[in-house]
Amino acid sequence: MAGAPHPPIICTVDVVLLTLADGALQVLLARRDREPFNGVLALPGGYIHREDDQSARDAAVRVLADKAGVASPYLEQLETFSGPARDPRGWSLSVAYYALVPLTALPTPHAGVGLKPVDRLPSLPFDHRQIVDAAVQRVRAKSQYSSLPVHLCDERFTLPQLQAVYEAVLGESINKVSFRRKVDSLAMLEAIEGELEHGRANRPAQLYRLRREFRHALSMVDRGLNPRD
Amino acid sequence: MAGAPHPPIICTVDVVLLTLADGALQVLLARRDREPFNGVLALPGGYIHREDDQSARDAAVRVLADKAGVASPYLEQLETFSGPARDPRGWSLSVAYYALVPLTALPTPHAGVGLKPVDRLPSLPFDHRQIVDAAVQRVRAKSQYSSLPVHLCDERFTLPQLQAVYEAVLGESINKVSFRRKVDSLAMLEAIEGELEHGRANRPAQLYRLRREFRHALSMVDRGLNPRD
DNA sequence: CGAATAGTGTCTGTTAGACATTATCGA
DNA sequence: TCGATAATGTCTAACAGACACTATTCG
Repeated sequence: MAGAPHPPIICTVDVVLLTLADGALQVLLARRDREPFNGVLALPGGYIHREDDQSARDAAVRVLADKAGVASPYLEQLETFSGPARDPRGWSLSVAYYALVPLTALPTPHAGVGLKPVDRLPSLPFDHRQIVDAAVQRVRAKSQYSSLPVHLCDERFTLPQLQAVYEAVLGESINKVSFRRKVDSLAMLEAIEGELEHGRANRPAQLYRLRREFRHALSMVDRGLNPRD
Repeated sequence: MAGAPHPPIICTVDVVLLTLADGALQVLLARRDREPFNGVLALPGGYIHREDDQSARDAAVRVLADKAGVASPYLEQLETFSGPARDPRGWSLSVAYYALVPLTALPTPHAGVGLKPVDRLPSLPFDHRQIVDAAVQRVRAKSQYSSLPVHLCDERFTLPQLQAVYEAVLGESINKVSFRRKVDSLAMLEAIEGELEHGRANRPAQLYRLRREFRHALSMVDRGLNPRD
């Protein structure tokens, strides 16, 4: 039943690394150093290495370290894109991931790597535009009901800073009292006792950090049709 | 830079077909007709065919038609599972999908195909147990705030029937008035004028159907941190 | 008519957003 | 003391859940 031999399916990963810079969501793009699309700005990505990688996720972690110099960010599988036409080399399949990091966790911008606002993307090769759009849509959706955006903050942050991050991601202003009530109900933060953010001409703000159990999990609000509690 | 030749990564799809039978979520399992695990109950799945399939989704549709005799159900990508150990043949990657169908859309049970309650699964080969669990978790989560469970109903259904479906999926009873308010706000249904469900010793119920624009999209409730409207 | 379930009106406690007030800093 | 922003108290409108009531069928 085996027909004529075919070249194998090309198996890759692509990573949408998102950060907040200049008050806007930005995606990390790297200049490609090989064909196809040599020299073109694209998502960091690469082949899955059978010999090195224990999973597609491992490949994504490796790609992020190699091409962006980023270690252990918040990383989640997004979606798998596939088909005969998305890569000029042939039938291909790419497991896409998205990563969230604070701007301070990125190495100083080096040659061939840069950030671009997700709302004003340059032309991208493959179906990378579609992948970025899917990632942004996912992040905005999950930010509406979860603690996801904390991963765009530094390790220590104030509630006004966190609110500004949510507002930048969601693209709309949030009521301060409601926001604080919601954050409180998510039970994801702990105040750092005695630590305040001084330095400006006003009352200093309490510093918080993410509680341990939420460093790689999300806290979600109850919502929708289900009875609460 | 190309090292020693490796056998290619095994690219497959697996489908978690869920339906509601005997008031419980059940998954369709098919007896495998080839190695590995020949003769064992497993998720319907198979290789992605470079020559036939325009995408992994196409492969999932094909597998569902071939192994379960189901055409055009609600089908959504779940997650991609990968690694060197999940398949005894070697490093493999499976794009998992989940499908929701009403029991009436399944062909009469034939040899080697059957339904099993998701809460009392038999031992499954590969990492199929993990895949089923991920699908069930996803379906339960999305059912809390979207119209997803309507795809477990027949084309025409009453509101009490729909509520029973939600309750079976979520595993808890729902307030009738709240449920109807929520369904109304989702704006996903249209009453079938003059069509009532007769036959029992009580007031007949209005029949509804899913509005066209939601046949392959979901309606979601507002929720969480974002300001409404 | 009585049992049974569909569908709706209404009351009440909870919650979200608006606004005001107090707190605490630097200059 | 003043300007600025953090943090919190309070009022009100919207909403969710509970309950009761009406509607409509079969037997």
